[in-house]
Amino acid sequence: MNATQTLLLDLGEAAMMQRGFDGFSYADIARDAGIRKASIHYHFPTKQDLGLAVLNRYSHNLLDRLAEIRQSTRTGGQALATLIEMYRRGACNGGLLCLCAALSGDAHAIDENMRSALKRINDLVVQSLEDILIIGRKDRSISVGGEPKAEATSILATLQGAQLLARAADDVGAFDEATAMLRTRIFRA
Amino acid sequence: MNATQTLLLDLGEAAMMQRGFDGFSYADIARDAGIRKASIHYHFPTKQDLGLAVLNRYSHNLLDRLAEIRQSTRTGGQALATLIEMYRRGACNGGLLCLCAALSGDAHAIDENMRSALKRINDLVVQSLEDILIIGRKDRSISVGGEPKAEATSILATLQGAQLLARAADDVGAFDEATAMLRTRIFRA
DNA sequence: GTTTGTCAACCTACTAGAAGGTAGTCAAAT
DNA sequence: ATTTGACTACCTTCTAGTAGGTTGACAAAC
Repeated sequence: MNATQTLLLDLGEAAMMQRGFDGFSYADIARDAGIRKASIHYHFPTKQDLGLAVLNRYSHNLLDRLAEIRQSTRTGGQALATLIEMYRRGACNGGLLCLCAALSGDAHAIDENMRSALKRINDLVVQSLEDILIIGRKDRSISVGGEPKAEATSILATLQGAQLLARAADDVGAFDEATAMLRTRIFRA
Repeated sequence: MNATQTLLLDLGEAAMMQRGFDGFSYADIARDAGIRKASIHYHFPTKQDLGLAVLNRYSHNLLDRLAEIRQSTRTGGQALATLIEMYRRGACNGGLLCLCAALSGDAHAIDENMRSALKRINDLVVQSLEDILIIGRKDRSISVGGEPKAEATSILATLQGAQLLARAADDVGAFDEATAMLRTRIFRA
């Protein structure tokens, strides 16, 4: 994974989060990368190859990120607040969607490999959120009324939906409003 | 608004909910409508014209629908349950997204008119949800802990996010799980 | 009552440009 | 000498959109 490929993954990831999978072209990122369109095909023969590579790297980074959050926070509440802030940053930077939300909207345009990677990442985040909720319930830093799994799924849906609303309104305030209730459930964060 | 135009709006709306705004072409709906591509340009000169017409009709229908829900239900809880069921039906029918969720993902591809229509519709649903919550709080059929406006925004985000998750998982169960917490807040529904 | 004009709604045929992708070349690094 | 990473030049298919012709219904003019 050399510098050019890393650059292409960076540009591809940003493009997918901004405009979705069929909202960008090899010509777009070729221009941004300062190389020719055909050269991208050398590194990533098809667009689906690039998309899958972006998803796999994203999955790895996310896993690291989630582990780091749980290491660097003392309570479940702090971990959840950090996670919310992570999703919020996307909505700030010009209405970026998290990759999963962006690709769910473009589900028709991606192949089986990308789709299963997408499922895997969503499951991964739900699992991590579930762990956070269980910790938060134990240390009394989060109000968890129901089944942790269902709560975790609900929270992920709310976060992705909040990004959607913020983009539609072109205003991060919409994200904040949609996640306000979530934040009131965190004690001692 | 004659039969052909209505048909085109139907097909356009379905296509936008399935594949987003730049996920369908005039050729697609021409094939489905059984007329030529050029004939669509006769009725809707540009794709943005069609998109805007779809949004406007959607907005009207939604308004009627929301009014009908509030008329035909006795409690706020019943109204909310009906609304959740309305969003659920999309997730059932092959992972359809509500038009707002679909177009938020394609926000880059739509013009200013469509974008402001999109905002208006989201606001409309939030407003309606807020009314429902206030009624539900009064008649004790919904647990409303916080500000109704924030709660309403949060619920809309959850519903749109739940549709995203259901599509990614290719399974309505994901919608149900993401909205399970929501349903537990409804009493006597 | 036939002709004439108008118009809606469709058609065929086309354009320019963008899409994803391929073939084959070339220079520099290993 | 081979591999790497880029290039030019091209292909096919699809895109939104346009130009202009055909059909049939209806209404006014003769």
